[in-house]
Amino acid sequence: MGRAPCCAKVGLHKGPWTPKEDTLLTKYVQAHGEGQWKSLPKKAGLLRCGKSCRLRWMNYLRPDIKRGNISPDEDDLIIRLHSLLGNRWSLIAGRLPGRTDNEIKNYWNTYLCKKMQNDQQKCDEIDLEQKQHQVKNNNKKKKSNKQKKSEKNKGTKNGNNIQEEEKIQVYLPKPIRIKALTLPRTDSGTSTLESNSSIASQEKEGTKQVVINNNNNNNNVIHEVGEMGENDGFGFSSDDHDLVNEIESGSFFDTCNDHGMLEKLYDEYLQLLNLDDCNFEFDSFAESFFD
DNA sequence: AAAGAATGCAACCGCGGAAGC
DNA sequence: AGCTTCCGCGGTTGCATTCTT
Repeated sequence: MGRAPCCAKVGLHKGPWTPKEDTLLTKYVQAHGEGQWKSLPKKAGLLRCGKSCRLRWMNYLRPDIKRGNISPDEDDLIIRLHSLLGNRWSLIAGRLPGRTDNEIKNYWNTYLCKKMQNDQQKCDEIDLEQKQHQVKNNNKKKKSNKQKKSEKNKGTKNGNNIQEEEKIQVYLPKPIRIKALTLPRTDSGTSTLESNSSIASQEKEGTKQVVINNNNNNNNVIHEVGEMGENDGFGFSSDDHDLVNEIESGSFFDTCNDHGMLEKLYDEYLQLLNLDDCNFEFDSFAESFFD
């Protein structure tokens, strides 16, 4: 059965809001408060859908809204929060007073997304240069080792002792993303990875899991780490609500309400992601750069 | 100066979850 | 339990503005 439309669409205004409509909506909400969006347009004398009214109020008319001039601090915070939360604009907006999810979403799509792409491109170029340099150095070492070995072998009568040439492997971290996570924390907001926690990793149903045993409360907290999917989203799986709930309620950020703490959180995740031995090799495409 | 391209942003659309009946 | 309604969210669109040629 199809979902019923949220409002009768016949005869309703669409498109940009007029100053008159804005005034009507503002006055109504100031008098009666937010909510009841479905019935609001009728009561306020607006020929608009309730959703449209809500959107207009939330993104434009609300008195506490800041518009434009996103500071470098906010910029930085958005990037960090996005890497943590993915495209959860409302959560990100919730940590930036006066900013709306729509504004942040637009800002990301028009500016930060490109900025990140450029940064990534630069990183990739630097990375590639370093890798090429590393391979050259390894080849030099390999040659000198070979020479030494052949000189040694000349001196020995038994040729069977010739060791198989050591294979050179260049380790490249796989692109990975946090698929689902629950962050354990103490009331004091101390790190999840402090000395009273033990960490183990395991494989389960195709995803890697990192289990943190927090000795303070005997809770095992499982961090699932999956491989980067075909899209570039960083969304968490739907069955993990704990972190999101904490973020939504603000309790999560009570314990990490400054950049330093976010930085710390990042470091912890990097540590988590580095736990498993990274037996990554260049694929054929990457290897082709070194031929 | 004009036309076309690129950009920015407000608003719309459809979906999923929660709540109510 | 199942259906309907409402709310909120994220993705997308369309238009106005700015930039480039």
